[in-house]
Amino acid sequence: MDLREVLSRSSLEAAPRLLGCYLVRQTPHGTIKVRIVETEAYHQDDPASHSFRGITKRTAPMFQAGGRLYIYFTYGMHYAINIVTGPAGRGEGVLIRAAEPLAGVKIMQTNRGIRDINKLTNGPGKLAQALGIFDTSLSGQILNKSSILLRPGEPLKDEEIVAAPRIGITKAADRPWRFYIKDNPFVSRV
DNA sequence: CCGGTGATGCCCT
DNA sequence: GGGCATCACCGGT
Repeated sequence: MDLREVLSRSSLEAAPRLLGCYLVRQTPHGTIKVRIVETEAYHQDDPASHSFRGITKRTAPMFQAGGRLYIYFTYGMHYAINIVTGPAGRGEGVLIRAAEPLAGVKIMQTNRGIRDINKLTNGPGKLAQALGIFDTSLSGQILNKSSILLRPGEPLKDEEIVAAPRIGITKAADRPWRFYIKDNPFVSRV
């Protein structure tokens, strides 16, 4: 699977294809590696998307060409990581909702302030905290040229991917634009 | 185990 | 000023 190809597609095409891929994060304390197990697609014609109302200072990265990070702050305390997809001007992104810890577990435990492996990265806010994302300074930066790298994973079979309604939104809540790896214990909710 | 709820600050109208 | 692409804790089972 060619990641450049995936990131050039729409968020709806990219979101399921990012499952199984790896995020590698460089921190001052060492390297963290996780495997993406849950994603959600957002795009400009989607009332639930930050890009729905057009370009703003915060959402500008969503309107750039695929392959950048879009990181936002919400609920007064949480950060969330998105991977921008699609051509420039389209306002698309894939929220990384959950991942499986592979390396740098001790660093993530310190960042999260807990020990339980099963609760380290099973939610967007938890994942950002585990990876040491404590501000929005990475938003707009190009993946693989920043301290976060995206690497291809083993291809998944169609029957291993579940599509379901997205979580935590009120608008367009019926659209099945959340994707996760079936039976994976690190998915935020089943 | 589960549902309800308070925390907390930025963005955008 | 309203509303969050959330989380952890609390109380009742």
